[in-house]
Formats: sequence, C-alpha cells, structure tokens
Amino acid sequence: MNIFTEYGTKVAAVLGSLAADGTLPQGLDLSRVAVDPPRDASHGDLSTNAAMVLAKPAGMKPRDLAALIAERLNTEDEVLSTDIAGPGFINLRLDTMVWRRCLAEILAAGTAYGNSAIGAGERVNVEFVSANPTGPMHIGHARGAVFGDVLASLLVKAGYSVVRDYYVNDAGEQVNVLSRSAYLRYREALGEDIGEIPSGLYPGDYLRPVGKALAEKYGDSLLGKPESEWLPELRAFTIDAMMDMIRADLDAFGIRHDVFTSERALVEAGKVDAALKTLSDRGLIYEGVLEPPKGKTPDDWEPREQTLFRATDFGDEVDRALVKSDGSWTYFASDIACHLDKFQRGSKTLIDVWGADHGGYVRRMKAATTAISEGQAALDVKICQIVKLMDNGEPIKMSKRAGTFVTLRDLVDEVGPGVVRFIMLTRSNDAPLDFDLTKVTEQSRDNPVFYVQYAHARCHSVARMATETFPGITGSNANLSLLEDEVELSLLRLLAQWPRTVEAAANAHEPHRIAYYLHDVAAEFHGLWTKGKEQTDLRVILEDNQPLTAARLALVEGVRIVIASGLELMGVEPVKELR
RNA sequence: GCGCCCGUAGCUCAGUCGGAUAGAGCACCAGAUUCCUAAUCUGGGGGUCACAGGUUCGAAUCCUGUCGGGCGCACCA
Repeated sequence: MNIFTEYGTKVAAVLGSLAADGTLPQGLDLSRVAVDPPRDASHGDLSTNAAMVLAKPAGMKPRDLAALIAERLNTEDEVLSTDIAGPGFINLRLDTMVWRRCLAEILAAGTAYGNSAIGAGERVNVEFVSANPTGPMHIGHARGAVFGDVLASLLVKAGYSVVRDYYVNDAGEQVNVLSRSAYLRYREALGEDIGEIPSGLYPGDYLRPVGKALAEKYGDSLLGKPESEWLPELRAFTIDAMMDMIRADLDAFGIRHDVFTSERALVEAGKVDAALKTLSDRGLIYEGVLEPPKGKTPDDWEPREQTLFRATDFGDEVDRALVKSDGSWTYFASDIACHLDKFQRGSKTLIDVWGADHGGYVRRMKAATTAISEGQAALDVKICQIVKLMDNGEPIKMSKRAGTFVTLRDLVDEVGPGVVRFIMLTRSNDAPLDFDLTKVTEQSRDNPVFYVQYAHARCHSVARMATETFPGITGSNANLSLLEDEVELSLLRLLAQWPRTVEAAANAHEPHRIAYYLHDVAAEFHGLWTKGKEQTDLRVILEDNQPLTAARLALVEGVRIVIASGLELMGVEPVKELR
C-alpha cells in the first residue's frame, strides 16, 4: 500500500463529508489535491495542499478551510497531530507505527514492493531501439535502448500491460545499399579482389561473414547476374543476418522485444495503402505544391507537386509528403501505417523513443497518430539527447572510417551491461549525457552505480555477519516496535516513498527518477551505517540485545529489498559482495 | 528564417500535474577508522534559478518577449 495514496483517500473522504454537511459546495474538482511528503521533515510526516487548492472555489480563506479539514483528519487513529502552516498547508504527524507497518509490508512483498495498479491493465506500446538493420548498434543506440526498456518495465510495475516494439526499417533505399555491399563481400568471399569499398556502400567488416555465408549458400551462381536477379533475395538474407546480430547484441544487454514490426511486411500486406486510404477518405490527403523552406532554401529546390498529408490540421507547421518521386512510399507514410497497426493491436497510449536527431519529426508523427486514430490514440515521443563518450575526462572521437567506432557490444563487453544501464539513467532523457569509460568502473562515491551497489552489498554483509553472533537470526518475525530511533524512522519514511516514486516515474514516463531515488536510499543507509561507527548503540548487530538486532536486520532487509526492487526494474543485477 | 530541446552553485546535473528556507555529486576547506566493508560518513563556504514582463494565495516550474547553446528543417531513414 502506498501511504500517500492511502491518506489521499482519507483527505478525499473528509472533503466529501464537508460537502455532505454543506460546508463545502458539491462537485468540487479534487484533481489538484495532493498528499506529499513535506520538503522539510520537521513539518511532519505528510502534507496536503487541499485547503489552498479548494479555498477559492469554496469561497473560503485557505487557513479557515484548513482548520476544518485538519479537525476531521485529527480523528484518524494514526494521526497524532495536525497543524496548519504557511499559506494553508495541513501537516500531519503520524504514529510511528505507520512506518513500521510499511516495513512489514516491504518484508512481506519482497521486490514486488512498489508494484502498483494505477495502470489498471491498460495496454501501452513502447517502441524503442528500432535501429536500422544496416549494421551493428553503436553507443548512441544504448541510451534509447535502456530508456525504452526501463520505461517499459516501469509501466509494467505500475500495472500497465506493455508491448515492447521494434520497428524494422527494411523497406527503404538504404537496405538496397546494404544488399549491394553484401554482394561485394560475396564476391570477395569467392576469391575476387574487390579493392576499396566504393563510397556510398557500407564498408564495415561485419558484412564479411554475410558474404561468406552467401558464398556457401549460392556458390558462384549469382556472379555476373544483373542486380535485379539477386537483389530481393540477397536483401532478405542480409537483413535477416543484420537483425540476428542486433538481436544478439540486445540480448547481451538484457533487452528483449515482444514484437518486431517489419516496414516491408506492412507495405507488402497493403497496410500502408489501407492507412492512407482511410486518411484520404477523410479528406486529409491532397496533391499540392509546398512552399520552399523559409530562410534557407536547398540549392536543388524546385516546385513539385506531391501527395501531401494535411499535418497542419493537427498542429504541424507544414503538410508532409507521402510519396517519393520514384513512386514509392516515404518513410513517413509507412510510419503512419506502423502507428495505426499499434493502435489496432490494442494500444491507445503509444510511446516512441527516438534520438535527438529526430526531434523535427515529432510533430508530424503526433499529428498523424491523432489523425489516423481519429483522436483515440495519444503518442508521446521521448527524445534522448546525445551521449558523449569520454575517457578519463577526455572526449573520444568516433569515426567509422578511422575504426574508432564504439559499438554497443564493445561497450557492454568492456564495462558490463549493468553499469551501462545504470549510467544511462543518471540523467533526464532531455539532458546530454557524458559517459566516461574510466569513471563508470571506478569504485568511488562519484560513481552512482557503485554507490548504490555498495549499499546493497552492505545489507547482505551485515545479515551474514549477524548470524555469526546469533546463529540463524533473521529480520523476519522481529519485533518492529523496537525501531524507534529518529534515524531509523527517517530511513523507513524514505522506503515508504518507493511505491509513490514508481507511480510518479511511470506517469511522467521518466525512468531516471528511479536512479535518483536509489541514490537517496543508498545515501540515507550509508549515513545510518556510519552513525553506528561513532555511536555504537546504533549498530545493527548488538551482542547484548538479540531482539533489537533482529529488528534492525528487518530494517536492513527492507533497504535491501527496495534497492533490489529498483535495480531489478532498471535491469541491473544487485550484487551481494564487492571485491 | 522557422520548429523542438536546453539555460539552476566554479563543473556535471536533480528539482514531485505550481507549494514552505532551491538540492546532490565533483572540486575546495575542516574533521571522523583498535569497532557490522572508511570503496563510507559529518560539517563548512559557494545561487540575480540566463534576462524582462505577465498569470495567482504562491513561479526554477505555467504564458509572452529577448539573449545564449544544441538538434532538425520538400522527395533520406
């Protein structure tokens, strides 16, 4: 149970009773009423803004209304006292049993603590990674991959039914280029000296094994044939090989998608035609000529009649092209079909995770999603800013040509999937991120992964040590009422915020909040620990007091569970020991 | 030129659908270790929340404008 929503319900009940009395008008909008932890712990345990939010619609002074609400909240058994502060905050001081009750819930629930039902089983589609199947993934993909995966896990924990989707862009010109590159490697595998890879083709060595596999499959039967005879077959083969490689890389990173949607399959199944016909039937598609871009006109710009979607009807700046000059669909056209497909598979909430270079694409895709679903589906696009790869404070310059290109696989092999995952969530997606290969593996306080893992390991360590003094001792069945020191209670209050943190992060689609919360928990725990160094009666293991030792082990177990719950959510394995 | 994102301590960044005295790490200064892992902790200095207006009980947060930085800008994906 989430103590904050629990008291939110109690506050709402009080407001209901005041309305029933006629003290408050009927039908007040309570959506802005919140129950929060006060910023300053000296204000009490819980705080509500109810009186300030409702004063105006109720036609009362905030503090007068606060007094009425506080009076009724005061009759709750667990409420020790209420007071009214500042412009009309109602601060509640609770019986400390409330926090011990939370600890008992944590121990009973294990890492399922923090699970929430706010999603009510609603289906949400999260599309992420969606790297083009033309080569291995690089470090830039890592951030979006972690972000999308953890956001999906977060939504699951909050009670949503989530589909992890990967949209495979296997229909454009780029996959033809890929096929030609693979064909060259095929000739190479048959013994031909192909010399330098011509510019415009993919030069990477990763296509060599594909060439070899092609040589084994086809022998020399494709040599000397015109492109039209081998391209489609070879393209399918090469894309499969690239997707196998990408899937293997993702697997090593602990990421699994539920659905891989092929752009080509959508086109071939006629879904693009169908989607655009729907829009056309609603009068949202027309043949027209766009104005040249203002300010900076491309050199080769010339007026051209195109098939356009009325994106401006849905908040975009200009109408958008759907058909290329060669007659094939634009990427945008098939993307509309893709989003319609997600909607038809049952998701009204769609989330796309994109890189910073796609920022200019957001409006048109939102416009299209609104249009194609007739306003029933909502698309949220999360843009991940760039990752700057550093080494001990110095930027690493990456270049495909110079061979200093860092792939996702290299990164994961070098520092481990857990470290990469955690570091990627130490910033909001809106902020650029420095990823320092040296610092992220340092065992020091300025490495947040280590800092949190260390707290988790300490929890294990102390439980292990305790059994040497008291064989078989655990925190389960401990008398929790022995936990009464202020530092213990303050840690309990923080642990009780875990469900609320999960819900807030899920609502905001902001998985980085989990990382920050875990850092707070670790800091609070490290602080408590060190207090025990100086003040020996605050230690966990007290040789002359087995009951209190058991109670403190319960607290430590609570910390361990919450940290483990958070790390699990982030896809990071909690460690039991640090070496 | 237009759109989106960003601008918070010397540096890198958090900041709860607007809430009380704006926080953390790094760096700097002063301390804590016979004792559960000091790989940690405690304390200190450091702020015009880019700037100017507006909205309201209340603005770092919302709105408008200005300045600065990043990304993008007909048919690529």
